[in-house]
Amino acid sequence: MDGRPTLETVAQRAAVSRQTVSNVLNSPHLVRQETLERVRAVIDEVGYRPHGAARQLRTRRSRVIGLRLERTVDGINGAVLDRFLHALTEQAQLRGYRVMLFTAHDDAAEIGQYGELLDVLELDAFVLTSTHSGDPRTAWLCEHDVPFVTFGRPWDPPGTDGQPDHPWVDVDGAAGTRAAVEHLQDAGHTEIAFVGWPAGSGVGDDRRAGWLRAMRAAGVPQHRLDALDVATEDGIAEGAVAARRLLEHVRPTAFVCASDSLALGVLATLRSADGDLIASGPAQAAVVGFDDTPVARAVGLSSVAQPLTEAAGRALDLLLQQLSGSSGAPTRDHHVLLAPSLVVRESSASAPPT
Amino acid sequence: MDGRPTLETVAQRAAVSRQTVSNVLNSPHLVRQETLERVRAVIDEVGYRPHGAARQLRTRRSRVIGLRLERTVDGINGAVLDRFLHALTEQAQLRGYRVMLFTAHDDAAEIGQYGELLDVLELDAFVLTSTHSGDPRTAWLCEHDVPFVTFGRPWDPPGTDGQPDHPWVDVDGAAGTRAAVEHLQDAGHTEIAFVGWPAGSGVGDDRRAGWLRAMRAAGVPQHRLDALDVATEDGIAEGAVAARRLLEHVRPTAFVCASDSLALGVLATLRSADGDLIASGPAQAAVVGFDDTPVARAVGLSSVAQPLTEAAGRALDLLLQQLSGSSGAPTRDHHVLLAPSLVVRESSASAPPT
DNA sequence: CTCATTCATTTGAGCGTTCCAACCCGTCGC
DNA sequence: GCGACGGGTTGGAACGCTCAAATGAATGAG
Repeated sequence: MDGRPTLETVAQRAAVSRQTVSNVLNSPHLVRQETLERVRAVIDEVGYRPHGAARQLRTRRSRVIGLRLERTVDGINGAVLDRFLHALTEQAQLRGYRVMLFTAHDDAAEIGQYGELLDVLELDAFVLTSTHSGDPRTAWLCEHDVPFVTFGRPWDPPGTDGQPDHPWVDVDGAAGTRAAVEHLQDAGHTEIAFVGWPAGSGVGDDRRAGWLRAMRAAGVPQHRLDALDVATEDGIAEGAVAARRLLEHVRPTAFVCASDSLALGVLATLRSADGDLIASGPAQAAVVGFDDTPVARAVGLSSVAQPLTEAAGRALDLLLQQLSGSSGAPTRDHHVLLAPSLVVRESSASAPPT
Repeated sequence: MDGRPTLETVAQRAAVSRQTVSNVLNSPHLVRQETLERVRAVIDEVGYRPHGAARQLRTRRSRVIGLRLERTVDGINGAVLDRFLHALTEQAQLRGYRVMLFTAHDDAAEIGQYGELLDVLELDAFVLTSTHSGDPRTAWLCEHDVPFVTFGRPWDPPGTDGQPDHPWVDVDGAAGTRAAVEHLQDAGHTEIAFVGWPAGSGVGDDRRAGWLRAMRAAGVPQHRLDALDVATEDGIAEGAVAARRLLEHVRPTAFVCASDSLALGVLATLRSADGDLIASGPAQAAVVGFDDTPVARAVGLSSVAQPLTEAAGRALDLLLQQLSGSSGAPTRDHHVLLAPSLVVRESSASAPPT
């Protein structure tokens, strides 16, 4: 009677069979009300909890999902994944699932890990981050009928190079930059520059597109757009350089950036011209960043915030949908595009000089 | 013959019993050389991998360790845990273990999770972060004989309030700040301020102690030390405020900070006085931060780097040592204090004005 | 009154592994 | 020539659970 209680322990004390106890937990509708209550009372009394490995051995389900933890490349934007991971863990827990981590140095190694994790631990599904063009991982997972969802749209045109359609969740970057531009326009700005990444990255192009659309909608001519649009690698120093160049030649009154790193560089340039880095009065020009990292908050930088908790929740919903086996669901529902929200702080408070 | 191969599959093809195949994998010394080779060949041929859940059901070992993922409070210092987590996952993987995440809103909830994870998934051990004074978690784990290790020393005096002795790994913060001070002294600085946290946090006090020791060793009188020592909450803005005050009244030529956040604030204040935030010429005074976060690298801030990969590796070694059951090991070996290293960048390049 | 039908519950088997006791066979000591 | 020994191998049982099929007890239709 000591040691962990098992189904048998509960069954005996409730004077029923193992299977009935099992039904109480998994298919309560099969059990008579009276029995249900009696068994449940015993379960609570002895503090019974089903043994995961035993259950898994029988059902071939682990109720665990896998996620590759990549090396933190950039600490500022890495914070996004960090927060997504937290949200994912929390949301999974709410749904009775757990998150298991693994690492890999490249896509091939990651695929190797899939194989091992599926064979040995029977993970139920995977969440993929940092999808990129020509990603071999999604193809492999589809081919092996492994449920998964990506956080980030597939950036290849559908059907390209055998890239399959698959469930994904993403944040609408274009909507974010568009909102940033409109916010600045409302404050009277018309000369709004975009400091983004070189063309070619899906995420970067998306964010640029939002700025472009909003600027065109306001009737800004193409030659002016060309001047206001800057592409540079990510980083604080890079943002600062871009800002100096723009201020010198193009003279924008506001900046929308593809990342908080870039925005931070821009902001530093503006504020050091005022001799005061830490938020105080309105600066020479307005700045909006992207991702609303904790640093943005610390220095009073307006930024576009991604709804990471919701993204994690929706990602899990997509997974559970696949796991429940209704494979006939329409493909449209497998794609979730969430709208980000603009967090306004001091950095975008300044109106354009009249 | 289709479907996953099992022990039976391999046994039949190698014309031995299940048990012999099992022995080949777990106790090769029991098996005759010839048989060993034959069985191994078959294992490779059919791509056999032992099934985790079945093994766990029998051995009561999951080869999984748990870690609570806390909400990222401060994005800058949160990056430390982020990198530690990556290292831990990688090191665990190398040793044949996996890392499972969970979340909890407070210590009590975390303890509740321990119970569930132990009962349901039979996690082998836990890694605890953010230990604090009067931590109820370590007591619970000890009481229930659960192997664990903390990343961070217990800050209570041993024996206080029933706090048990337990294995831990930590980085010697005092050695880090001492190294920073000595580096500055070598450059000719004598007026070196410390911008730290309010007394009471173990980590913060430790870092202050290193600065204090090195300053005393250089013969700085107590009244001067009192003036050079500032305590403030963590944050960029807070660091900036502290720097302004110090520069105005105490006029230090160098700053050692308890975190990169604080250092960033100090640096911003110094550089904005020069009108140039992004690393360029030597500034008005030298600054050294702590944790070597990616932001530090981005802005050229010297900082004390924690050996996180080594910390993760040592933590796992301590765990495996407990798991292998040699419980009679001396307590001394259960405590690992690692030395951090100073990363010198532009921010500490300036010599004091003569 | 009998037989099919439904509902509630039980029984036996099996998931893939390792533990345990038994077994076989060759060697050694007496 | 017989028992003791030990390296190498084997078969049965068990870990805790759920599946599939069987059982028993009521209910209703013919």
